[in-house]
Amino acid sequence: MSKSLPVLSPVDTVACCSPLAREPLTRQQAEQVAPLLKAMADPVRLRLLSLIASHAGGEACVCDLTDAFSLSQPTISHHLKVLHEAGLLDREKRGIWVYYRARTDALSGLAALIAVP
Amino acid sequence: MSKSLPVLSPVDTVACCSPLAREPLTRQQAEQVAPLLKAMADPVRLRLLSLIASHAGGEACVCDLTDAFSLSQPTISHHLKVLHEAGLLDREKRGIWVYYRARTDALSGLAALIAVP
DNA sequence: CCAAGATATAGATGAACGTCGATGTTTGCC
DNA sequence: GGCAAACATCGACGTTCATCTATATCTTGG
Repeated sequence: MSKSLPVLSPVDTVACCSPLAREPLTRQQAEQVAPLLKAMADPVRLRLLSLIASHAGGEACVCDLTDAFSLSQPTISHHLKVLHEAGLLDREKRGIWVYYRARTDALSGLAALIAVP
Repeated sequence: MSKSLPVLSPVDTVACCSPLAREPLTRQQAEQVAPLLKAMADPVRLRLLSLIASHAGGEACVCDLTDAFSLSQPTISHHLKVLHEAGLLDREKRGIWVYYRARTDALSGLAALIAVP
């Protein structure tokens, strides 16, 4: 990996624009925001996000999550990666376990974008 | 068409649950909400939605929308159908023209679902 | 240091998706 | 009635995606 991009955080990504219903998104804005929505637009990922966001302490270990689904461990891992790469989850390894934490700023930003003024 | 289903409106669809970060979505809830997000999770549809929602009068004719994209008319029509079937757009034919109107209640509901309490 | 447990990565497969050109349907006008 | 305009539907094509099994990586306890 040699890509040293101007990494723009999900907060910036979503703080880019005024609400949907106030003024039209530009093509660039839409292309920035859509991946966030796409990451959430899967029932499994939506539940994962909700399980993590509503978990005690605002974070959850992967081991806490796997049991809630009848899916293979790699599949859960894959979905968590998608959410993480979209900027909706923070990832922290502690010992054997990996903890994911919801980016509440990204969620708030998205909500503000969708909300009707 | 003989499908006389218990049509549940997008409002109900999205008013089903408390905020993401308050308590975990059930599988059924996630499967109801995800299609709404999926409908929005495309740059073209996001711009369409935003163009319509922010348009004067809260509605827009297809003819107003087509020019904003370098896409074929059937493609625009397809995306509008996706948004309509997800319950995010209302559709009304007036003469030669078809007008789409954003379901602000659905948008508000989604925003409330995503927003962090 | 090695075995066991937790998580991630790789590669494969079938289904879903975005786009197009061609064609169908509806409406108003001459 | 028939033509033109606005929009939708159809069928096809290449791409992306969700899922799986198998395997790799990392960490701790014995």
